[in-house]
Amino acid sequence: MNPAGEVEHEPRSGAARKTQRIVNAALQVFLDTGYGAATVDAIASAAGVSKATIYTRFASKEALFAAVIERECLACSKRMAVVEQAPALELSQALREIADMLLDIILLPRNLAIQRLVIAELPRFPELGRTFYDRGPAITLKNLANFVRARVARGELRVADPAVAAQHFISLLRGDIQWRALMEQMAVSDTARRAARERTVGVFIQLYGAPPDVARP
Amino acid sequence: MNPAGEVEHEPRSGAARKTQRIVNAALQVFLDTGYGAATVDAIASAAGVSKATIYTRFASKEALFAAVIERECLACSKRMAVVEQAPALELSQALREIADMLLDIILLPRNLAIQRLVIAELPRFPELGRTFYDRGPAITLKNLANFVRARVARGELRVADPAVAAQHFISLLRGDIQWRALMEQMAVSDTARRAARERTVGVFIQLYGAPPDVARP
DNA sequence: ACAAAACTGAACTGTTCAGTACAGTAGCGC
DNA sequence: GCGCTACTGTACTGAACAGTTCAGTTTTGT
Repeated sequence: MNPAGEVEHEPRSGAARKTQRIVNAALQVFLDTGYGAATVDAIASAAGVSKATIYTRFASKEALFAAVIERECLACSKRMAVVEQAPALELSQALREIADMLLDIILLPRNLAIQRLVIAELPRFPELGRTFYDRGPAITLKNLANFVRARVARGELRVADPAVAAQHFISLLRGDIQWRALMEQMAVSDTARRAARERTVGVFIQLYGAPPDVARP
Repeated sequence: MNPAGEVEHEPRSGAARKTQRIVNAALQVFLDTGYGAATVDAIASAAGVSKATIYTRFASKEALFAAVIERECLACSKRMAVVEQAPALELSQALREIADMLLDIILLPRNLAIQRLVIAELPRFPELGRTFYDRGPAITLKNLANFVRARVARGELRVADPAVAAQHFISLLRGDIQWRALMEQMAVSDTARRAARERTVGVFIQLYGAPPDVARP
């Protein structure tokens, strides 16, 4: 099924692919049960691997957990880059697209579960919080600020501090949706998402939109 | 030290005071170490009580935990009521006061720790999330919406949906401060708090303030 | 003052689980 | 085929911990 030197979604070949299987299985088990209740045996059997093998790759359960979160953070920060690629659209449409992307990232059940997991294990892994923030929300914020800066340059926005404006956009968008999704573990309806998006875009333009008298040429 | 029928901060007398001591100690230990890593022995010794006594009051570690969170939620919802008691002040000053109160509630390390704890244990105690949300954030939102409604009646604000406006205020105020505080477990500087407050009040008035031509009599 | 009720402290049970040891086996280069 | 390395499966160790029990002590009500 996999002829010569093909590169798959999962990186390198044979040797390290098993490691990826272990990390995948570990993520799943950690998400399902939390760190404390997850047993290495369960991870091993979910990965189709013996416990001994896990311990040849990872020094301890803690190290495995750190590796899992590390990888997820990396994956997340890559996904965030797409915010900057909504350049061609008209302002309000671009904002709508960005809002949808952000809501996807924020509300994806898997991502919510990872957030919960990280928060849950902060006492055990204190440095994890900073890592997670720097590689997730901080990058989103930076990308969005860049977008704002570009639109300011085009004369479509009037903004003193792009970072603050970007923060306002994200904050308005989140509202209490994220909080509820995190706490009540329930999916957010499409209607609620659309409402949040439209309100946010409207308010943002009202706040920061350049007056139409200096309209585009 | 405690003559005849005096009522203290801790409720009823002798019998039930020990229960309060247990709950207090349990809260402390849970906050310090998380539910999973907290041992009943540690709670017992922190409460200055034998483990057997704990098990006469609470059926299990889970029941004890539920009692702890229950009590904190109750205490929290009481504290939230103060938002409505900033009526006499001029609008922007009242908003500033409210912002300070909200930031206090949101950023108090103890409250952050409780939030972490609740989020962490959601898989084990699913109903807890709803309880917590309903008795905390939901009540704050309701109170703030009432405040907005009152100011609309006075002609100081122009707002279509007070609940939405209130949500915007809270969202803008939180920004990423709460997230960072939650994740990085670091205190937020007074400077950052003041900056968030001033920005939020400014933006809110810009968005929802009634035009000054219909000024107060 | 005295009996009943509540509490202590410490030992004990039973379970769960991280981490290890090891004997046997599959894969792979040569 | 030969030998080497990596993997499996299983069984084991040791520690941690929830929850119980109980003999002896303190507290409380009357």
